[in-house]
Amino acid sequence: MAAGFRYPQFCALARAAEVVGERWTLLIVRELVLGPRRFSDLRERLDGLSASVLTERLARLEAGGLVARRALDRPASGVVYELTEAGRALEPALFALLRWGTGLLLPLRPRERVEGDWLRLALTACARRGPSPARTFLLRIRAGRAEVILRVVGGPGGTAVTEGFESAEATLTADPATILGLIAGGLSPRAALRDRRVEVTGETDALEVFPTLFDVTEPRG
Amino acid sequence: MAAGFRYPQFCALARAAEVVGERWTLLIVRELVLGPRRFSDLRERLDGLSASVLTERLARLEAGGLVARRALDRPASGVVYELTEAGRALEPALFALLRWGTGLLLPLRPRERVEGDWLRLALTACARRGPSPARTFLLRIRAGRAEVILRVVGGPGGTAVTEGFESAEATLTADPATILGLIAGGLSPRAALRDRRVEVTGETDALEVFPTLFDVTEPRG
DNA sequence: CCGCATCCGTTTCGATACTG
DNA sequence: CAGTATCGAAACGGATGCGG
Repeated sequence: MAAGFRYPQFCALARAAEVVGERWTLLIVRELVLGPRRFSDLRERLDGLSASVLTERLARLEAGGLVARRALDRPASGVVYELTEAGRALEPALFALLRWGTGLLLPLRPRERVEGDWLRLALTACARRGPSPARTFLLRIRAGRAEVILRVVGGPGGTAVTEGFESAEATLTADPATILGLIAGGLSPRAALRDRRVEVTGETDALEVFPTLFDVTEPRG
Repeated sequence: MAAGFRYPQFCALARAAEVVGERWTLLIVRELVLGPRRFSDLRERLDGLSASVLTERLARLEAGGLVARRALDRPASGVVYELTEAGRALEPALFALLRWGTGLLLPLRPRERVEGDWLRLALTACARRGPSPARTFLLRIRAGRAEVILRVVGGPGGTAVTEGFESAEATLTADPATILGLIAGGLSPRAALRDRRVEVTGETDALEVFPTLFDVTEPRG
């Protein structure tokens, strides 16, 4: 192939683009950031990605040292792919892209796949780095038929988004587009409540505070 | 057409990839981060990029609100492309990718184009965010037949890389691969001096300190 | 089933030539 | 200077097959 020489430029961005700039590659890395995955797991998540292209992408990522193959212990047979240390070094760039892309998320388009993991990544990327209100939220997000639960905790060191079920001051139940609308899409808490797009239990002012725990770049300048 | 719907996923990374994930697009943005550019300027910098693809990429970036066309004032006729506010919002992600890609820069490959601007971007991306030695360096970098001069200033708030000729405690003269080798490639100052790949004037210990002003992710975990 | 290789019709890219 | 037009080459998506 020698496609590693796609851009003959002594430039760091061109080098990065040669490794992760092809179609699907960043989305494969995204899935592996969520944990080790099998070939078929990746195919299932990435509709439209053909087996041959996935094979090629994984081979390139492995050759670049970002991904490692690991044989699964018995009784589960097979192979999983996982990020190496070098692969995880990509996370800052990936989160920076997630943060920028969050501003482009809305509207939810027809026939678009929705996964709780992906929303969690977006919320993590947009979590405030600076001081945010010291409040604790539980998010119940209905994505398709599944439900994802996230804990969002503000504090002087910034906002943290984690998985977990521990109780919180307030619980917000909504679908992904509503959550995104609240923090990035100009959906006012008042309007969301009126249209019953969100349900709040616990502290009554929680919904007003919630968006201030995040920081989203505005789209379409 | 309708390539705006390349990935049918409600995911921030997929949205970002739809806008800037195609071949050449990030490199076009890189050039525009350096300032407004004409169509022909971009073509000149991006060898291998055909006029038709550049036309399409610029149209898409403009449609996405990242880039604006501006008619040039007389007497210079023509059009320039420049980043909008929304386009500049991509800079954090671009610099994160630059930082990661810097670890992949070496070795300099045969027939590879070298531009001072690109090295400046890499050094800026790798400048330490945390406290770095309060020293001032002037870098004279020979890129092809041209010469680029950069000022590198350390301090408690981090390292700053700027353009400028003001005098400094020490001046380092070298080619881009040597500069990169010093901060990212395991080229020891001692070896660089011995092989006359770098020339130092001013403070004699400058070369030892210089690499500590930068922070490069190690490649190939 | 899982991980891939192969084949094939379609899309996208790259090089060159041409136009207002 | 700023693009269009054209055309062969490469990449991609979908289907199928095959060994473990």
